Amino acid sequence: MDATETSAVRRPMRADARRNYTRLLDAARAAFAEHGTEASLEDIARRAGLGIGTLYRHFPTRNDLLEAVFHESVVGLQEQARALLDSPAPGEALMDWLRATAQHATTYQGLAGSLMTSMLDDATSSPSDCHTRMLSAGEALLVRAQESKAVRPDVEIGELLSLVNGLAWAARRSPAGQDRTHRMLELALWGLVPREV
Amino acid sequence: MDATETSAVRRPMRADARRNYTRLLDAARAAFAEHGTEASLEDIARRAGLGIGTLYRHFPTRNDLLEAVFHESVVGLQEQARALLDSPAPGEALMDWLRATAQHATTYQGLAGSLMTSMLDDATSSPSDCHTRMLSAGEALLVRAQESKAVRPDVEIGELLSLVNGLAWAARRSPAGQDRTHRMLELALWGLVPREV
DNA sequence: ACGTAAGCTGAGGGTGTCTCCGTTTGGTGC
DNA sequence: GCACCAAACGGAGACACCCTCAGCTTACGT
Repeated sequence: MDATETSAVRRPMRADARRNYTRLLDAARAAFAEHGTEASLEDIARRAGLGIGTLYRHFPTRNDLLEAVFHESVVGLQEQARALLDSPAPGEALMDWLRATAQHATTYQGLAGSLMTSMLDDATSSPSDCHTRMLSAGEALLVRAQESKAVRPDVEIGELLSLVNGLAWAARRSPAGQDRTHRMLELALWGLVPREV
Repeated sequence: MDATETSAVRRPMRADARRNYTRLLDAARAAFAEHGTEASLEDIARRAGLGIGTLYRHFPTRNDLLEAVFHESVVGLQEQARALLDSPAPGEALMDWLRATAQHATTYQGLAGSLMTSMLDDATSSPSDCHTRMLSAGEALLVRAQESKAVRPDVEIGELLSLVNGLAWAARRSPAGQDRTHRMLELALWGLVPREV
């Protein structure tokens, strides 16, 4: 899974390539956190002290770079989801996980969402790894919450992730910022609870 | 208000200027609907059969152009809000208006929202006309809905509009598209209703 | 019909994306 | 060690977009 490591099929990466790969990743992480996912790729290459061509060699598209950068946190969210499956309160577990997801989306100025949701149900592109992980991690939590009647039975996980990302995006430039994301999320989550008519 | 008309203070626009103004507006409307609010300004000028300089003469910033394009529909939404103030069901009236707003935001691929919400509580820029209109139109409906106990008393109109725009943005590229906007909106609106506990 | 201010234009400078090919270099077999 | 070569690097170049400005064109009042 880790592109820097030796694969059984292909040759291991050359030492310089491996070094540059991680340099790019570090520069990208910083740039995305600072300027959002629209950060200049040229700038990222510059920060890494490498030519733009090298960046494109490792990450042919902007999405490839985003995926690599987000891989860690997505895996983190995935693990958190797995852990929450043992929680005694399935409804709260789902809500907590969505809150954590919103937190992540906000850090990268909401646009992280484009990778996790729209991007890949978007026609052509092959399902991104990040997206798949998020969907299946969330799905498990959602099903459990629905089985325990803590969440409306007609909700789908894709909708929920879209929603979370939309909110994070909308709160992006607001002075309220982070706070507004959570505020809107609370409002929306409140709507997930079933009730009589 | 209409920039094409004679103002008492300033001279009327020259005939060619007036003609070009509306040409640009038409081209922009089409381009924004087709490509979202990130559409290329050079392309808009080209479509209108005019030089890029002319576009900038009439609309010094992208936002100015957006405002001009959206002016009509914003006024429409404003009127609709006023009409809904007479509705016997204040809660439903607010919900209907938010649905109509979401409809508009979706047509322009969600990004219309950046003009209506974030843009102007965003630091420097002077409060945009569109934004002000939307806020005050919505405010009236919201207050009435809250007074009739149909909506949680702690919600603010800015939050609601952010929310609607966020959802429209998130649904933007999804194949579900329009449908998903409404779906997510229904979920979120459900959360606005107060209840015990 | 003419003078002039309002209006129009597009080249140009800045930034960004992405490609391509000549050059450099790490790793391997001898 | 050394020589070879595929892998990796670099950055110029083609193209798109944003925005400005100096010089040209034209509508309109008199």
